[in-house]
Amino acid sequence: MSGGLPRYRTHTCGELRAQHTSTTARLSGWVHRKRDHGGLLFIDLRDNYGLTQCVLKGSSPHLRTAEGLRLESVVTVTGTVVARAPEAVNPKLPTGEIELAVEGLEVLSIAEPLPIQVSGDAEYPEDARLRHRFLDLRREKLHRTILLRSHVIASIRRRMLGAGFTEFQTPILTSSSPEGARDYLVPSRVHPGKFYALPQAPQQFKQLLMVAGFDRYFQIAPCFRDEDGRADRSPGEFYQLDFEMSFVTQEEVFAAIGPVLHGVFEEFRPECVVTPPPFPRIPFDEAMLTYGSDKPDLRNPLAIRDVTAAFRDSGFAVFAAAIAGGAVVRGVRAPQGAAQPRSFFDKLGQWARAEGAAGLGYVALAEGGAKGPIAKFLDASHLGKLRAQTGATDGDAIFFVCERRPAADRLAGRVRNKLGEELGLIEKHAFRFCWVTDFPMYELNEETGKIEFSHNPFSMPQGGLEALESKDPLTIKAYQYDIVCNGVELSSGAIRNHRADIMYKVFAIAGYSRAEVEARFGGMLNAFKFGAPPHGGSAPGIDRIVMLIAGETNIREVIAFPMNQQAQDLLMQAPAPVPPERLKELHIKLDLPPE
RNA sequence: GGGCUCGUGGUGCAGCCUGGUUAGCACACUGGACUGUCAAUCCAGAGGUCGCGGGUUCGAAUCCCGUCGAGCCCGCCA
Repeated sequence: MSGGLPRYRTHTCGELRAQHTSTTARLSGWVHRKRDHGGLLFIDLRDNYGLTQCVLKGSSPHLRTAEGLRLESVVTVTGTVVARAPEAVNPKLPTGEIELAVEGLEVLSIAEPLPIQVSGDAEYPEDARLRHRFLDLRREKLHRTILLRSHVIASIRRRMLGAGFTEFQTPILTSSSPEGARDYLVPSRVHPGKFYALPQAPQQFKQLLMVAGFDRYFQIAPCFRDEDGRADRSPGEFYQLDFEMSFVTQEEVFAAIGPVLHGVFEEFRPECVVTPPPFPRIPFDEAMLTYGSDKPDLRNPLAIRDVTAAFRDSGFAVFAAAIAGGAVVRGVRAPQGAAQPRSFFDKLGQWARAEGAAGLGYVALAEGGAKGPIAKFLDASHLGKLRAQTGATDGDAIFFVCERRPAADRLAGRVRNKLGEELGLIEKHAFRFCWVTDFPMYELNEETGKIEFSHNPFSMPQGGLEALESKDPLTIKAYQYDIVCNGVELSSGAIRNHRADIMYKVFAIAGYSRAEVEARFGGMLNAFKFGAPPHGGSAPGIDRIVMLIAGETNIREVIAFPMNQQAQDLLMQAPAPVPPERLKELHIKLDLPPE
């Protein structure tokens, strides 16, 4: 190696340009690809920053060593930057105008044959990718996504600080919290039989920070929930942009976070339309009725309509009987659907039955009349009602779902999604945000018949103490809201209940005695007795934000080291057994299920 | 806990429906050829308990049963 140069590199692999021609450069990186012509060898050397073509000629004393290098070995090369002949320029590479004529070669680390290839865009099974995550992370797509995640988080942090929020850290070892999920527990060595819990969210801490007078809190907060994974839900742990504000109404929370989200999405996806703030508000009840979901995808132009009235006294006995039994009928207009072949309707009917529906009714409208299996049961006046209620005209089809609520809403929502996809109606290159507001404070557990919190028990009920004392609990709304983007629930938040007296009552309705409330939430309840500001906030999911921005549908694609659906870390082999003496120290005896 | 789908050399796939040659192809790997490639190319080679167990059959990657693992979904997740 020539002297006087830095030990490993003078430039990165993405840095050299035509202007560096004739200078001596030293690069270090991974052997991405080799092209061996016998007396001429090309090596594409890769690092975090890019790819540089290195060339060794027949005269080189290093040719033999270089030829034998397996892919992904790590080397340092030193040589002269050479301009490529015009016909040899590679326009696909930023460094494509030059190459490094290798004079010195040092092998830093030899790679064994690879279990998954780093170069190329082959797809690999997820367990292999997770087991060799360090290799997967070298691959272009995942490497880029993880860098994007870092940039998104940096942007969010900058925007939050700019909006006057203060960043805090809150405990990881804490006590069991009142969220709905199971806690991860950590045994205490010094307190036999007692456990810490990992926070499902820093909910109580951020509220305590408001009580402590810090006014505007945020944190890129790790959250731990012992629940099963989904494509959009990482088992175990995830991150939230957790924030909270004092002396605010719901509108002021919206006004604070809307521009942050809008700004981040526009910054990283400038080619896309992003809903400008203020985002539309959709009350929960309307969302369920019109979109069949509490997380409506507003890229889909279709709307669900209640058409129960058009069928109540119609000749279609199947629906009429169901309606008499308490069912409702929901209609979804399929624009230009009448032109679809019979197989389209049959396929959707099959799909609906697979979704658990009894079936999927439809009519195809043409020339003022209607076709389809149930059209003959509908006279002109019923058809007129249907047209008026759904906005359908000749050439359209209308699909019908007939079920009891809330199943009818959910199924109609899936029909809306399905039709949007099948008919190609989903808006492309768009991030459509909305607030879903006015969630019910309570809901009825169908199995136990008991009243339970439908969301966060710390939310302020609309109407306050008076509503709690006078109204049917199931009709009470909370100042509780979700941010939804493209049908993905990004966060849920609320104006909190900052009054101890209302809190006792809120919990009493859900069946918690005064003593229980004090035992479980004594810390926060106590804080509210010494002067608590009205406050509220929300907590958009960082992983889901990055997932949307990256255009991924699987949340593990935006996490550097995710666990699999069974909540196992295949790389670090967690969870793992521990030696008996560690268990003894923690006062734990195992009681394992039989094999 | 349940449903659906998948499981074939290191990796991605084909073969399975309709049982019967030496289980085929590509990438990677090993050896060889090759002086301008950029997914280099060409030749040769090595590498497989067809997830595991049982059954049917003269014969099973293929059919049947069970089991294990993975993914997606339901439950669950304010």
